[in-house]
Amino acid sequence: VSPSSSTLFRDVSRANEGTILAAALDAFGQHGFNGASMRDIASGAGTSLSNLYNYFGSKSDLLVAVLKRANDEQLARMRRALETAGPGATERLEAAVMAYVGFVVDHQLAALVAISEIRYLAGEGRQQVVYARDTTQAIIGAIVADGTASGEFRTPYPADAARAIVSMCSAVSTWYRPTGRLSKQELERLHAHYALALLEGRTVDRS
Amino acid sequence: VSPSSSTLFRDVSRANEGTILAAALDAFGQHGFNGASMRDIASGAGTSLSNLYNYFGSKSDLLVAVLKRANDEQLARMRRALETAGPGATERLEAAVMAYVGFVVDHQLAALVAISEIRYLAGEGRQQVVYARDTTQAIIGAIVADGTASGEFRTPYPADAARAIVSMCSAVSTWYRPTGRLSKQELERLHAHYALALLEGRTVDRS
Amino acid sequence: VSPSSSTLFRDVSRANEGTILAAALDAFGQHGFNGASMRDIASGAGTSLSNLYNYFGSKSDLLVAVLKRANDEQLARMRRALETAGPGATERLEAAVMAYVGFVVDHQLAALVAISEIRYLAGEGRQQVVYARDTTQAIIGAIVADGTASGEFRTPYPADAARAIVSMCSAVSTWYRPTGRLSKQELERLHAHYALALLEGRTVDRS
Amino acid sequence: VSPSSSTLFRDVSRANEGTILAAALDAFGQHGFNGASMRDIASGAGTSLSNLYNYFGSKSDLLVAVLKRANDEQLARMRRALETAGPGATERLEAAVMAYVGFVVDHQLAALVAISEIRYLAGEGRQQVVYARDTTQAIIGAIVADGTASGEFRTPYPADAARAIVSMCSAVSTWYRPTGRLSKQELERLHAHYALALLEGRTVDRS
DNA sequence: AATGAATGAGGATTCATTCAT
DNA sequence: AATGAATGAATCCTCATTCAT
Repeated sequence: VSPSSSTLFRDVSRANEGTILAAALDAFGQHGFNGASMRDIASGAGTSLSNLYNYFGSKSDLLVAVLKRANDEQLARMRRALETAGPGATERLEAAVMAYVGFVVDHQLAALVAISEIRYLAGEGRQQVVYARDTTQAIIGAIVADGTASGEFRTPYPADAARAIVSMCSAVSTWYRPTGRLSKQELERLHAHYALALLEGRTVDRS
Repeated sequence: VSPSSSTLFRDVSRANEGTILAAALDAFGQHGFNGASMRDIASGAGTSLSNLYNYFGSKSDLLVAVLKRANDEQLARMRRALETAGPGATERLEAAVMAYVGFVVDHQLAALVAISEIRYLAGEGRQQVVYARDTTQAIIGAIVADGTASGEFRTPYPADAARAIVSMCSAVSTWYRPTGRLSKQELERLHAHYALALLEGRTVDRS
Repeated sequence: VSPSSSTLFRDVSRANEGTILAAALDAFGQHGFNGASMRDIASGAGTSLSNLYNYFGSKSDLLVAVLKRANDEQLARMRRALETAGPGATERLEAAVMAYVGFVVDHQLAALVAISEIRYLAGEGRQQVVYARDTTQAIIGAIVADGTASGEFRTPYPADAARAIVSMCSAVSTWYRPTGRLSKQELERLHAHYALALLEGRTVDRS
Repeated sequence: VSPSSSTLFRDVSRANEGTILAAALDAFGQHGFNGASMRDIASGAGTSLSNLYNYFGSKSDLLVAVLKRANDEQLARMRRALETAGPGATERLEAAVMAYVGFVVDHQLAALVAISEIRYLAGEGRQQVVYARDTTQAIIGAIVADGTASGEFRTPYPADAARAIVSMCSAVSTWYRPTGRLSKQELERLHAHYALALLEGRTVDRS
């Protein structure tokens, strides 16, 4: 498996669900859903083409599984971060944004696939993935609403801010390079700051 | 041609470059670059499959042409908007962002394809398209730098702000619906406001 | 499989490497490499077009395999014939030429393809095939050199004689018809005689 | 036009029959009849694809024309050579073979196409070309018969000798390189010698 | 679980040829 | 003569998927 593959799925070295999903993520991330072939995935997973179908019923099922795991992990990270965060909307927003960006940096390919390839899903699988994605955004939306009500955020447009913030943070997956100028921590802080500023909250320069 | 097609390319009714590009945009927008077939495009353009190759040497060439026209138009809009804008960084930023969002709304499919499918390009064609995209971002970057120097923008992180703003505005193409709550004008103002707030400029509530 | 197909490759009746190679030989022999289509070959082999690619990666690979098998068989026949031939250059030449012509008659299509279609090969596959062909000619060249040294062959131009002899014998594949005037044995003797005469050896009329 | 093209057809530089035939010869020689495309030929002739059809009705017609001109020229050379040759079978044979080989060297590509691509012809065009080819061989056959009758050639197999000789000489087109060891003159003499030896005539070492 | 063989549909691209101009 | 646009058929090859083992 190439070094760009995520560790979201890997368990051991034999062909199993985790190995296959890791290979699928790699393939979808590098060639897109339609550009990736089941043969690519099979060879990436070190198994035969036909054996893939013992684990996942179709290529779409594979995408669903990849996206669900990614969204679940992202959601879990945000929830974990919010559990230890204080009660104020400002600190909760910062915690949520930092968790979000942290996931994007740690699992860049998964985050990229999550925003790029969701459009190729349909039916029940799509609903599940869309629901997870919307839940993430809704959490930020709730924080925005709280902070607006409490006066911490003074933006006159709170209704659309969560989407703007999520867009900004998701896009990190499209350009981030591990060798880039900014570290993971810096990226987290940077976007927490931008988010707070966008909401017209009281930003503090921590640099 | 389907109703979702843009008017970026259409000239007359016969099969010509414009008609083909409009059909290609439609197909790429609906199924992605790899998911769209040359047959789709040909039938969308009302011509034969083989005749496509009298106009464009390959599917990739078609994508390049689509993206170049889209980026050129977007760039042209931004430049036109800046010509009539005043000298202050705040008003220039607002003008640029509004032009950017206006393009996204007017040519949603083109904007969506521009951010989604550029990854499938390689070689010289890619360079041209990337250059146009980066130019757009650089214009906003320059305004940010000006406004930071003049004290109009007080963000401590001006270096990365342009990318965040562009990400936020581009993402409109992924969710905008003409029948949605916000009109084009409102979307333009909304994002201009967000951008200014993100930069920690002096926002004015115009609502 | 058509009656003109060789028995060089056939093993059993299911679609396997041998059946496919036999069909490929037929197709290449009848329409040439570029004129033969993979569909032709598939239908000749009684399998599906796509299944061909489970056995051979490309049309060129098929040609390589066909030519390699043909050249290998021809080489093997010549070597076998020389093993039982006496030590004199005259008898060795006759044995080699008769084996060569015998192969051409027994596997006319393979011999025809070997001389006609080798030009459509490139890369490593080509080298392998060219090597086998040149080896065959080199064997005759060695006999010519021996016989010239021993005085059995008095031609003043021994250096180019092997090529002339091989050309003459290969060409049998372009005109031979099983129903023709001359039997296989007669053709073998005929060309052995011509070859010996061309070398200015001591010919004996065996007729 | 590439340097390997023959001068059999070229008249002037504009698109005309000669230019087109020269381009066709090049294309057929390099890629074979089925491997060459009308586009190749058009671009080689410096004219448009469709304009080809103002001169020749089809690709096959082009091949017929190429082959006819080549065979006609070869026949003409042989006849010219025989006009100035003495009455003896030996000298006539030498003159004919030398003319034949001379043509092959001077128009290698045409000679190669003549032996390789004739199989792709059918119908009336084929008959014409085959007739010209057989006439060439028949001339040599007649000389062989004469020489056998007169006792100049003592081969016990005169009936098949002409074909063997023509095969040997034609094959020169498959390996000759202008930069090779042997000059045109040497090749002519060499093959005349081989032919005479094959016929068991009285060879003279002229070297 | 695991695999190699098999397949029908479809992929992009090129073909020889025609036609209106 | 000459051309650009147009086309239907065909090209090689890959696709996701199934099945017997």
